[in-house]
Amino acid sequence: MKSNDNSVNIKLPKNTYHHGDLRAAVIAEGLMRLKSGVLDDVSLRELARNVGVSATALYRHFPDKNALMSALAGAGADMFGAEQRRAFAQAGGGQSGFNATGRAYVRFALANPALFRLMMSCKDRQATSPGKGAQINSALSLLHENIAAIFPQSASDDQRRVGALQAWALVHGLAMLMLEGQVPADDSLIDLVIDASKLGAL
Amino acid sequence: MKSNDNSVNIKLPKNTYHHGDLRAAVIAEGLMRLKSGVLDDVSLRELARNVGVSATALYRHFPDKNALMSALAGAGADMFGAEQRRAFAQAGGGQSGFNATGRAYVRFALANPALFRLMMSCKDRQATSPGKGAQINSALSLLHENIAAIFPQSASDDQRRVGALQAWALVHGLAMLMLEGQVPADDSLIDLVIDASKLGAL
DNA sequence: TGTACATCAGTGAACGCGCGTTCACTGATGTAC
DNA sequence: TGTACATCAGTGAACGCGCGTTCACTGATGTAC
Repeated sequence: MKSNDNSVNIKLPKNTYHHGDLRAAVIAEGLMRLKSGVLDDVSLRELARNVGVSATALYRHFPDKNALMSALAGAGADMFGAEQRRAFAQAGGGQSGFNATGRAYVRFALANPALFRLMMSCKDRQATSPGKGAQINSALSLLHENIAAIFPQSASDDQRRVGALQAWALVHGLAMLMLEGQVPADDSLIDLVIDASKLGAL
Repeated sequence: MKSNDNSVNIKLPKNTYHHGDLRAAVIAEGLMRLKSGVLDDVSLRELARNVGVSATALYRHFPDKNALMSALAGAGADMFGAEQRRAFAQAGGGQSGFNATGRAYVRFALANPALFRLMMSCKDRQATSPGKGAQINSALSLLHENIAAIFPQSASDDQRRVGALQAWALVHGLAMLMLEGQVPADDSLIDLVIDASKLGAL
């Protein structure tokens, strides 16, 4: 498991990374590890080990572990936001685009369990390192824009706000229940729940 | 923080617990610690410390830490189930009883953040220690009973199933978003989202 | 009533572990003269 | 073109920490005769 003598390292004999590539490599490795939903105990030392570098080397690029995790959360939020926008556009916007973002929300969570949890827990720590919370919020502001476009013009701001929150809660809850294994992580079930929901059409 | 010389211990000079009370005391202490949402890193040693007993004493009552956590999850599931039933009955059953269980669901999570997470993560480990997953499931089977009673008779089994899942997801998502600090943990907001939902009345 | 013995809930020292972080260091790269 | 020097990304040993778990033990309680 911890053998670093695989083909990747054979191609690049000893130090695989130069000139600031380490940051990117560590983040890439971190995102990979965060795909495993088993545990969120991604340790700085393990990341360094997997990348083929001493643990202390990471301190050249991140002041501490917390900063590393924030960077990972930020990278996750970027991926997430991009996928949300792609899903919306690909479905042609509107109500079906909105539903598509819901499906993409759940599928992203299932594909990146630990990363998803990390991203979601970042608002808590926002005070300690501003910026990453904002990134997630920006990804989520898409939700509010979409809900605004979908609701009938007669809807009040409060109605829109509650509607957006309902949609978010439904999709977030479905994602978490599936992540936690309380509900089978079944693709067709995602479609069923989201398509059957009358949330967009209050 | 770790002084054990407070009044509680003055009243009961050295060994506070006898004859199997330790198990109950540890669980009570554990449930208290799990109310703090800060971290789920409740350690066996810390629990023993807070109860005023050596860490190894716990091994008289639990084979290992995992068993301890399972016991805590089980106790949590019992509390949760009782509160759900109380909420349903107190609101007079039916649709308004159903909505009441939804509100109680979110409020339980907010009142016991780490416990709620522990309970929800137990299905994963069900294989390693059967029984606790079942307890949670029994608490949740209430949900299915209620949804069955609420849906119109014309509804198919699939409709009922999807409806139950929607309701569960909505309420679970709202709870998690509030726990994670993504949405203000506002009592009136809980009411708004749940009462405005048309889930029960598909 | 008194003695011998088993039971069993608790103690405290010790273990090995992986962690985040610090420290003084090395050695390659680029720049100034 | 060559020498002197600063920069800076990396190394590896070492730190203190709290953890879960083991071990041999102690001392009170209850039971048998």
